[in-house]
Amino acid sequence: MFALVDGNNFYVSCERVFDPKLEGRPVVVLSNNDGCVVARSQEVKALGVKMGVPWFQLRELARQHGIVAKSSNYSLYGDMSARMMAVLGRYSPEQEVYSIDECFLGMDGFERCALAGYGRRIRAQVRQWLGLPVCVGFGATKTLAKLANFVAKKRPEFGGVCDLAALSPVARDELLAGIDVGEVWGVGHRGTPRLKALGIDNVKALRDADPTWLRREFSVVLERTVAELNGTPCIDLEEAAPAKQQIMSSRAFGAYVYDLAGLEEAVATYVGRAAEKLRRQGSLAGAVQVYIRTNPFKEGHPQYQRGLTVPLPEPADDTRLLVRAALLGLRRLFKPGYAYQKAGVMLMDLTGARHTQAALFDTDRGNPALMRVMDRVNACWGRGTLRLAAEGIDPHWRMRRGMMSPCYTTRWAELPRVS
DNA sequence: TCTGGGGTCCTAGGACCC
DNA sequence: TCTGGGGTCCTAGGACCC
Repeated sequence: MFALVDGNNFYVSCERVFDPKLEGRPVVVLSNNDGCVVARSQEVKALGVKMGVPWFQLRELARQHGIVAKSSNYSLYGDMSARMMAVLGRYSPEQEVYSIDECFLGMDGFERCALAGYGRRIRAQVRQWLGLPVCVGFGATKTLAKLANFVAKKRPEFGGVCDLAALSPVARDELLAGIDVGEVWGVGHRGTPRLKALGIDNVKALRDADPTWLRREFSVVLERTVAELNGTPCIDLEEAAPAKQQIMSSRAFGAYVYDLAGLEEAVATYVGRAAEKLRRQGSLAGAVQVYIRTNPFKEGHPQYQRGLTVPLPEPADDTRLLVRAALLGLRRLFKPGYAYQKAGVMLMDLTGARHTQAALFDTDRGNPALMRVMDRVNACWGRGTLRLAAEGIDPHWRMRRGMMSPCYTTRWAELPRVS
């Protein structure tokens, strides 16, 4: 048995905890550079605003309905998430943190307790301790727990908690027959119309479809999903997150960049970020991929987009070696005359620091002690306190965040005041 | 004027090996 | 006139998730 606990409109809810005036008002949270809508309050969803819509296209609607927009504040959401996960972890010996706003809990051995009541306790405690609304779904597989959570969210009569196994078979069938097949975890926006064309348009129909036939028509992935819908677990709980196989860092610029020097600063900055994550998980990178692109939405303007992978002579985690490789690649990619909108780097071929293939010839192995000092200073004094000169000073391409709330829970100077 | 940032897994096809 | 069988590894592209 699994539970899935998921924050409702998570980013918006985090904003509301510290700014109660936002309660009951339509609120959106925007992506980096205040680009698109990435979180919507219930009031905004009711207005028909879709996920991912560019904010500038909503200006008029926002004015009419008084929609409040906030820049995304990941320091705040990340910290609130950590607190929420700590509370939820008290409710089971097994927890998988699945994303910033949801986690699975292993419920084996809880069969004898009335799960719905347990779910209501979870909900009430998160609400009381953190001020965040969550919904809880229970199911015999992760896919079913996800589905139960969806029901808990969408059907007010469930009061935010749904245990699918507690329903009678008839009631369950009726419920599943009323849910669009596209809501199933693992059925995406491509698969949905294809399934519907074959006559499978609700969850019950998918559950009862022939798995062998589905595997032939679609993939082994969908076959597994169907098994999960039938109560056969195919996806395990992953308590400890496995080490990443690749680490990315990329950003759209706050303003177009035209020259190589600007791109070099950005790429060096992103490599710095990625290398920090790399060292935190104790890995070494075997290659660095770098890419740049113009704005694909800007029709009628010259477009250019290219990436390049630069192998390292020996796996490394020293920012300076990684930056050197990335800049080597960037200089080969760069073509003048374009308005660049985004750059990114990806650290690939990651290996554990203990299992590396040494280079045949003598090579620069970097300076681990220096990297440790850099990471410690930055952990203590804030990101970028100690960094490479190549990253630039006060770059003009830095992202725009015009509507950001304070970091209430992570900066002393920005603590909320109660008077 | 203005359109995000991370990830994973699977499959097909090509190159190569014996 | 006729040209095998069994593998691995790599890459690109697609689909999915949040």
